[in-house]
Amino acid sequence: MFSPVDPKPDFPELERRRLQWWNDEGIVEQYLKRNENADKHWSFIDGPITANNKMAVHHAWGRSYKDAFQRFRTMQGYRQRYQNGFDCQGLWIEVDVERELGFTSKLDIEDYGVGKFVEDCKARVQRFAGEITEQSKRLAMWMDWDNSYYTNSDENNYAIWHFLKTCHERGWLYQGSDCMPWCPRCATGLSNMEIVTEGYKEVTHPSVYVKLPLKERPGESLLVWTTTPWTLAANVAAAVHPELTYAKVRQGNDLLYLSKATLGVLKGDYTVEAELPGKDLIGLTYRGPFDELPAQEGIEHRVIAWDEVSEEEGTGIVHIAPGCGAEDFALSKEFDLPVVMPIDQFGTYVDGFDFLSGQFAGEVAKPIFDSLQQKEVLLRVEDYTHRYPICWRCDSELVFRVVDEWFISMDGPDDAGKKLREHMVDVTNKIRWIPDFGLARELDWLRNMSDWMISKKRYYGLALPIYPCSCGNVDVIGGKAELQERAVEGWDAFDGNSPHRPWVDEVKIACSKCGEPVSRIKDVGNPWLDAGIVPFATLHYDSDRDYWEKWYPADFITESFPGQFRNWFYSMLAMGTALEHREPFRTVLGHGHVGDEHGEEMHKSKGNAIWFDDVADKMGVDVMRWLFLRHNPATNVNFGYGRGDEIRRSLILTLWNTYSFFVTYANIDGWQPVGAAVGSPSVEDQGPDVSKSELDRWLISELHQLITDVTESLEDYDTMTPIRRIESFVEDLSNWYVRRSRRRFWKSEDDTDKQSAYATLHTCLVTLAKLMAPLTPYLTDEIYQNLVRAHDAEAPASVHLCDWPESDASLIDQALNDEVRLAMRLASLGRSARSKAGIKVRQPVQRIYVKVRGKQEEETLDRLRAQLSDELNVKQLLPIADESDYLRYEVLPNLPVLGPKYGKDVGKIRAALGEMDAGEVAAAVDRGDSLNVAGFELAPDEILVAAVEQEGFASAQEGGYVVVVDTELPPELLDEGLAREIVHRIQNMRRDADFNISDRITTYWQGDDDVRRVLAAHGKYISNETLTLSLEEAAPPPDAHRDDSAIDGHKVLLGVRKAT
RNA sequence: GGGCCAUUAGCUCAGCUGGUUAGAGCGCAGUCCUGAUAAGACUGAGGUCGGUGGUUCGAGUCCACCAUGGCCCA
Repeated sequence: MFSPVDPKPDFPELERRRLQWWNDEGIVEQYLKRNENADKHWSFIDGPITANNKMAVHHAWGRSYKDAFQRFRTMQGYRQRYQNGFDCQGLWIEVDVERELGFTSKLDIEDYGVGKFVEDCKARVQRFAGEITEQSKRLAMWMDWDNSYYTNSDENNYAIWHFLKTCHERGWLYQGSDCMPWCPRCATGLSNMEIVTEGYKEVTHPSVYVKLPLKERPGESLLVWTTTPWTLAANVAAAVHPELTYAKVRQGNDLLYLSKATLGVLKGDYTVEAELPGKDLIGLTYRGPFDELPAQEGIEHRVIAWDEVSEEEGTGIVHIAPGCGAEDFALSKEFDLPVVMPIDQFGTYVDGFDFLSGQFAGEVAKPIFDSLQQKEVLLRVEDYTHRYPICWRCDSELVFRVVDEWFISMDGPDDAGKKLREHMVDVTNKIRWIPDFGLARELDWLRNMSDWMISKKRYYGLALPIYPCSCGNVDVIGGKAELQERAVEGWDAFDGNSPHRPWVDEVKIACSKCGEPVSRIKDVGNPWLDAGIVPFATLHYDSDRDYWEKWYPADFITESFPGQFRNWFYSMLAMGTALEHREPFRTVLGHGHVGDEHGEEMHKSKGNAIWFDDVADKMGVDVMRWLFLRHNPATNVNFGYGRGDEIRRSLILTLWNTYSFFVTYANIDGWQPVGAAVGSPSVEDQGPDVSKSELDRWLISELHQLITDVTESLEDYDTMTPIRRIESFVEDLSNWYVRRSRRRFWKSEDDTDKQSAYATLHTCLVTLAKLMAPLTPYLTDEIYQNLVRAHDAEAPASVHLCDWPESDASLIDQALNDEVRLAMRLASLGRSARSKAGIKVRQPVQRIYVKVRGKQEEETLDRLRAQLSDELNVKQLLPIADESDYLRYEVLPNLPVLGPKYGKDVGKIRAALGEMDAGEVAAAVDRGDSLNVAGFELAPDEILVAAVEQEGFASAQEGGYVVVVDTELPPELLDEGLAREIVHRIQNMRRDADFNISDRITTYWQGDDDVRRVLAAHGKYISNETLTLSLEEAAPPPDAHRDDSAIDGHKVLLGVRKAT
């Protein structure tokens, strides 16, 4: 016996039970060990998930890929590592811990104690790693959870030291100053990697037009415009485009210069007094807006040329403050301009700025404007809305500051004599990128990437092992042992701690040049160093080179691609190239991001965010995984409960109902799978008696084609294609195979045909469970347990421990597949024709005529006759005579054949063929005669003949096929139709009365003469169909279930009661 | 300013190397079927495949340009 199947299951509940069972039975452990002695291996490296918050639905997308492909390879017998990773260091963690502790400034951390703070960060990471682990288990992600890697581990950190030392040895590591985006709240710089995507928001700032009086031309001023008034105090120059046309304009008492195209910024009347090219202004000097400040003392402000000046906004004259902008800073180098650095790490003005000193740069617009007003150089203030960079963690508006940071040069030569950047391009080209535009993206990034800033002025992160001595020498330490060896003080204080601040900072080393004790720089590392080193650190590059060689490079990685081109992919490429000149992964699958059901971005504040835990509870994990894996990874997915419901209905329920159908009838008949062959995809293994029903052969043929297709696609890292194949297979299984086979399961004889039907359906369901196991792990194991494991103690304990199904090409019969496809098509056309005639399928009809395409299909039609007659409820299924009134012909050139053969002449042939009599052409083709068309001798297979319905008949046509229904219904057929109606009514009554499918009943009836006649003629049929033992013309007794509504206009009273 | 991607039915999306009449799901309207099916089938409305050129016997598909949206870089 199979366990009875709940016809209306609660899938999330089913999943929770199954999850518990996996845990109780140790299935995951068995899975992880399944291939541990296998010869072949498959290397997957998990991109570390940030362990700073719980997992969100968008993580579930990527993790569905990760789990699905690993499961697939497991079933194929590949040894794997199953290691999950957590990203555990970095500013985002600091920021959230600060928030928890109620800190508002970096100084609070110093007061609190760096050591305590770092411990808090570590604790937070541990907590969320635990949460994510539990969520991932619910997602049915089977990893070696006790062996997850953490990027804050000693091994990971020291491996980065090794990498940095290598860079240093090659001369790529340098300290540089740059003017960079800076978060005044976090008090740290942001690398260009961090600022580009999420790093902007729309904000409104007070912008200001300021006059800069020219020293050489009294009474005349340049007009500049800025959205960051605080930077005016650091102005040293004004830039014009040498080729643009500028205008000298009189407005009131002012004589102003601005570009001709921006005159619109002037309010009120003005007159243009002169026009001149920008280059005529170059070299002039002007009085700066804040010359009175001590910090501005001795600075000469002059006009410089800059090709990047645009006229799209502002005045065509750009205020330049090298201490406050990246481009300005670059110009200062080019033109040897002084650099005024107005603010400290918290965005506050430093000394030397008079009334501004001590004030926050973001809040000085008002005093600045007042001061400008007083000096009579303020023209106008107006609000301006623009995209402005913000800190991606704390949303603070960024400022630009000149700071000293450490960089890895992208253009330093490596030991192969190539620039790092160029070498990375070579390595990148060796990788397969899915979708393929990923390659272009990465190359584009590599071309444009400036040097990699790796330092950060923070507390919790990789301790950069850089020791610059006052003598000018820089030492970089490559590992723990080396640090101990070189240590001259503080080792004891450090020993036993992780290489984090503050402990590691206790250690001083002796300078390799002058021998003086040197301290580590205070900076911590960019977190992408942490993730990038993973293909080395987790594969024990430093401690077990053989192991590393075995598993490096990864065969496969997958991540959401926004961001990763410049982050994880980039950092891995950099490290793989720098350390080994080898690609760290062979194939990368990138996917888009998750939006809500309408394609909107999910936001907590918008109220459209969906939480992973809720989805698991309400939708279920199988449905969620199917939804993600079904999607084209190159585009964003729209995620929501409505879509989930669609999948549940169209796929999960359909499959479940088929499974439920099988179990119901197998139990009634006591059918059992044959022991040793349980779960084999080959029907032959089910026993020697199995007949060769065409329907069964067809299903098995389709099944093996499916195995082939699914396997090929998954090997190609594609889940979308196989999922669509599986969906259409399930549909055919349910709506054709099961529907066509229903009577084979009902019938009372237990013959080989019935055995064959059970064996075929069982085989198919079990194989399907295996093919779908990597995609929907819960549902498939549920089915597997009942269909296989319960009948065979020798079978693997779970579907996930099974071997991947092998396709047997000899069982694939393409002709048969085509034949059944034709049957489906004709059945559909037949139903369409009946529908047009208004004759329902329950009413038998006398004749249906069918026209197919070609002789071969006519033969096929002969074979399909019985099936189709049954499907369409028709007495006679006849071919339409060629000269029939029901149809006419259309002839078309067979272009794929004619095109290559005749080229340009196809046009003539086409036209000529259109002129010819279609009936005659069709007849010639039918006889197999060749045909002269426009002077060309065309073979019969070079012309396509399609039949088309004539209007005015109950017919349907499609693709050259025509089906016509004879609408005449003689009285005998009407009676038969009524008999079927009565059967239908009784069946419904049985169901309403909650009888079991196999219950025998007594049926009572009363009705008019027509009904009496039908009962007399078809009583036996009605009894058989409804399991009626006794059919009695009498009023139903009180305990019978009754129904007296009319059937087709006939008054009928029916009653059913279980037979005793 | 440069690069990449997308644009197919009301909505969400398939459409392999160019080939005849471009598909599915959802939604809407109607009809039917059902002793596995809170399902299903059929019919109908709804498409200048973003636009313009080009290559070709033939373009949703290839090329160029343009438009719109999105992403990336400067």
